Amino acid sequence: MAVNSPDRTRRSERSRTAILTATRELIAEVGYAKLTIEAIAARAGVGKQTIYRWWSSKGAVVFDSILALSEQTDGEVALPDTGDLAADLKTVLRATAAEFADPAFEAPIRALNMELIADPELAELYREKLEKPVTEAKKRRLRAAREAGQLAADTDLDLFLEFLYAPLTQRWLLRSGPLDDAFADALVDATLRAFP
Amino acid sequence: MAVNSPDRTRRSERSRTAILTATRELIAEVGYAKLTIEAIAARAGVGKQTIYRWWSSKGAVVFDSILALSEQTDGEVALPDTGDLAADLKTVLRATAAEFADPAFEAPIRALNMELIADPELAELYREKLEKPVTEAKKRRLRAAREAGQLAADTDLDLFLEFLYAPLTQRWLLRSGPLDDAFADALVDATLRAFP
Amino acid sequence: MAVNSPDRTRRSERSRTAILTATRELIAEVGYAKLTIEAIAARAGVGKQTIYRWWSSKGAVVFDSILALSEQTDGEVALPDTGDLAADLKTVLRATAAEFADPAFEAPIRALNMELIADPELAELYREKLEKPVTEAKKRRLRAAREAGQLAADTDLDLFLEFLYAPLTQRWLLRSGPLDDAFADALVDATLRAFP
Amino acid sequence: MAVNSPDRTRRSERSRTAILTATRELIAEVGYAKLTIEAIAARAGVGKQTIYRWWSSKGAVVFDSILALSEQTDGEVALPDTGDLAADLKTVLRATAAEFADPAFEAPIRALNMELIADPELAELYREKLEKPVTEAKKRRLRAAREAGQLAADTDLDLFLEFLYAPLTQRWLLRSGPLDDAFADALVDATLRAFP
DNA sequence: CAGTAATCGAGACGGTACGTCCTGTCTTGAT
DNA sequence: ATCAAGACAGGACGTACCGTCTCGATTACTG
Repeated sequence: MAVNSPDRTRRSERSRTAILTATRELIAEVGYAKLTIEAIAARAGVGKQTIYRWWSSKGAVVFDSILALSEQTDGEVALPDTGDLAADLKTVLRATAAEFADPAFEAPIRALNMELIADPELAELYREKLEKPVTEAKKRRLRAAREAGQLAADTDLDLFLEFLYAPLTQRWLLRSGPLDDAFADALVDATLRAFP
Repeated sequence: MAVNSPDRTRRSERSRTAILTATRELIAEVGYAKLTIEAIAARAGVGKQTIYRWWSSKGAVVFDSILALSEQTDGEVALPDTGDLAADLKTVLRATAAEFADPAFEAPIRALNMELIADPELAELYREKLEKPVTEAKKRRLRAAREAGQLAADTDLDLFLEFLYAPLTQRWLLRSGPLDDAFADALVDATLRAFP
Repeated sequence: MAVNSPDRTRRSERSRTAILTATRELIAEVGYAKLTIEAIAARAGVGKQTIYRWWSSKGAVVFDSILALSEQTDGEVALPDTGDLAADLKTVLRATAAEFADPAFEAPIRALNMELIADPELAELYREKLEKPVTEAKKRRLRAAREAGQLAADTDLDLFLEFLYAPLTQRWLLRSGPLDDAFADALVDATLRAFP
Repeated sequence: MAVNSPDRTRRSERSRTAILTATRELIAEVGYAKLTIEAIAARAGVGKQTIYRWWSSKGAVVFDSILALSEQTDGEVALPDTGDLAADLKTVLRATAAEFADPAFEAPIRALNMELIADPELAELYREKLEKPVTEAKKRRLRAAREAGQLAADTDLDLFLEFLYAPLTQRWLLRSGPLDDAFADALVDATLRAFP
């Protein structure tokens, strides 16, 4: 008994791209709370059914619209490695903090985070598809540092990264403080002190 | 020409309480995404206008429903002080992590956090009204530790608390890992290493 | 256990009238096949729900829009009575035939007839509410003729009226022939011959 | 530049028949109002385009589905001729009335009539293709009666038939009374009195 | 202690968006 | 070339809620 699922080979790439782009634009323009499927369809020049055919929820569309964005840039991610771990991490964290200053970039990711908080399955998918490659790149840099004797051999790298990034993410999401270079540097210094 | 703002002295306490309780119940039952003003009104046995008269948005109702909850328990908050800072912090963090296991408690606070992420003004109000007293209590304990020489005199207590709590909050919101005693302990240990 | 039916006393007369008028206008303008609830609501300046709250189907709205029309004109219907039955019936049938020439009048009634053909319950309601008073007026005229000895005492008046009107209705609905005075006269003459 | 009209010689007879049968079945099952092209296509095991290629509207399909039905039975239609006109007409009218008792037969013809009322062109086509041969057969019987001196020489046969059939059709379409033998007989008797 | 002015429960209202269904067109691959 | 299949843009459906707006019916101050 075949489930009546759509035929992926016949999917319109033109529509898919238009929907994803329209979604990102609309989040930046009107905000996530006022984002509607109808507006996405209208902006993309697409029937609503074409959205419902391929995505199960608004969250899923938002998710894919971010995913599509990062797939452009990616390929293989790599962190800088000058040999100076502290300096390299500061470079990365400063850059990350700076990105959040641009509303056109920030708004969709904020929207995505709200979806992830609301929907555990989507959050799991996010970790697998989007976060994992980035996390792996970060871990590669940390392992290099470990081999260079700059980190203890038994350092829990996942915990290290949670420590490094969670305060930044929290400040950004709740707007509870400035995301400046000083803060980025403080995060790196404290984290390196915590995991010597 | 008088501004037509409602007369607080005539407000029905019965209705206010019923609305706040209904809100918390409904979030726990159907989730925040499916929470509607009409459902709150119906559950509380209240006219919709009574909600709109006293609250400006759904977020504000959710906010107050949490506030009301914490006002029951509070009075004056105080952290344990056995003289052993690490032990005391572990006690507190373990308790905090444990609270998140109860959906009836967790769901409304998760909902509130989504509102805070979406609405900067509400987030500011939250910090002022709800977070501040708790933060102050935590800082009092840290200052006591500082005076006992267990923390450096120049420790930035706000940053200290961000480091201590942000990883916990993040794991909880995104369900990215277990909130067990081991994790709570690791956070305390790492934070104390970071701020010697 | 009370069914959640709307409170008739609070119904907006303004909306009711606007909906009924818009319906008639739209049928005349775009035809019954292209009549939509959304267009009625838009034209009437009314929410769709206000239509769905008070009418169970598009047919019911069309029905009421005709009913409202005839309630304006009615009061008490009476056929002419000059003493000459044939002449009086010809006057009435010629007038009826002539009415069908005006699209603004004809189109809504055609639409109504399609609904009656499709929906037995609506047809019954139609007979009770709209047709009966008119039929009674016609029968009164026929009874007068019977008492004047112009019709047999045992004439089946309902059958008489079916014979008189059915061919006219059929020609109009199916556009199978002209609705002119000659036809009207021929119907009267033949019917009077059939029921001497 | 050739007009892109389909090549009739390559038409699939299997599909044509399946579509027409499916149409009749579906009208009987779900009613005309809920009849959809997609359902016809699915039931017939046919692509939607195959329907749109060969028919211009839903009404046209319904029309042909009835036409196909009558083409099975026809060939050459002839009314009974026992020499007794009244008796023969009663036989025919009773049979006609009886046919309307079967929903599987009645529903598609009711649907067709709704289309004819809505669409003048289709009504004309109906008269030409479906009604004419039947009407001709009836007229042949009436002419025979005329020659036998049972009808006046100047009787308008078309009007005669309208008189005979319109009340029956009307009762059936609007379900305004029983279609029994007594009614059929009364129609014949009255009509013969009207056209002596 | 009646008069009166507010809040209250209730829910109708004009709207917006939802998610579904169907239309009529178009594309693909098989026959 | 037609066919089965079904994706597509579009539009209407009927439903759910939104936030505003009347309605009486309490309810609590005020004259």
